[in-house]
Amino acid sequence: MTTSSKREEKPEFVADYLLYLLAAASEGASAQFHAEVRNLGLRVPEWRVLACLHDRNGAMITQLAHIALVEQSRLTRIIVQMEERGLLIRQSDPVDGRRVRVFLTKEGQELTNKLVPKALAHERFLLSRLSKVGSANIKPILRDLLNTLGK
Amino acid sequence: MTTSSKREEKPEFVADYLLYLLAAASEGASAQFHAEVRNLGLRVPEWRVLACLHDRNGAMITQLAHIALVEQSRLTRIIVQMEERGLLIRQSDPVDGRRVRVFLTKEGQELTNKLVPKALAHERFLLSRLSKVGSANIKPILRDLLNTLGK
DNA sequence: TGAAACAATATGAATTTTCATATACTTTAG
DNA sequence: CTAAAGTATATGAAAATTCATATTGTTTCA
Repeated sequence: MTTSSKREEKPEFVADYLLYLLAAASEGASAQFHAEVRNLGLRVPEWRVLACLHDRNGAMITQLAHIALVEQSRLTRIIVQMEERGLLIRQSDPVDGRRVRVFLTKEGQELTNKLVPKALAHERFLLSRLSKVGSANIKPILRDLLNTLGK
Repeated sequence: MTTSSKREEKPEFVADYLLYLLAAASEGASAQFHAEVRNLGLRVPEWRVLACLHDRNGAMITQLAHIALVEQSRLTRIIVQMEERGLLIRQSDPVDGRRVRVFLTKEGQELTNKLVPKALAHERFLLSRLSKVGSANIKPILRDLLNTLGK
């Protein structure tokens, strides 16, 4: 054998593969907070909807689906469930009747107002554990990546 | 009104939230390549299994589930489907009969050997579009993050 | 106008995923 | 040894997700 004594001859691919690092980092970084979300009785996409509505109350289904990274027909059903649960209401847009605008209810607002600070605290925690270089650059680099993708 | 004229009084939360940036970057960066994967008749977790086996042929179900970011019972079924399709075989470990070791078949190898170079090419493409700082730092920072998470 | 073309959302049906737990095998400790 | 505890994988059943397409409303433009 020439060099290493790894299980395989080939160099490791996955561990240094960008899309793996991104997916694993996203998963890993989210895990703790997403557990909190579930403890509050929400699924992750539901929390994302609340967060989107926090920024844009009255957003359309399609917009929400896009930002919350959820396929449209799935989001429609999630929104229906959340409405049944009293977290939000749907209202068809008076100007364009195809559109459905989604608004937080009081209860939805309260839940959101509880979660957003938790999210921010968790984010600060994550950033505090990164190296100086890391914490200073991670967001700009991710934005850079998103930009190059046209997002 | 005091300052902005945004749709909402509150400052935007989502667009600058680390977990959103991570999830969106992961999704966005993967989209094109994952489309290729699907065109080759694979689902994303199946491709991930192939990639893991490329590095560690003979890995256990649990290991694969962990690296491929898939829940174990789900992975079991995915592995069964891939076996039926002739991409891999399962073999119970002679030393520890609880374990199931998974090996690529010739066909699985061939598909993997087709995809890994495509993945690397796509990765080079992504990196080439980032800023100098971005392309130099994105992987180290993501590794940094994974490390602080104990992964 | 009014009929294509388009856009936003909803829905049926098949498939996938999840969750809890069963099963099979191994290790530990008494 | 062997019962108890532990580990790895599998599986049933409920729920979620996907995909294609239906439905409803709007815009365009001949």
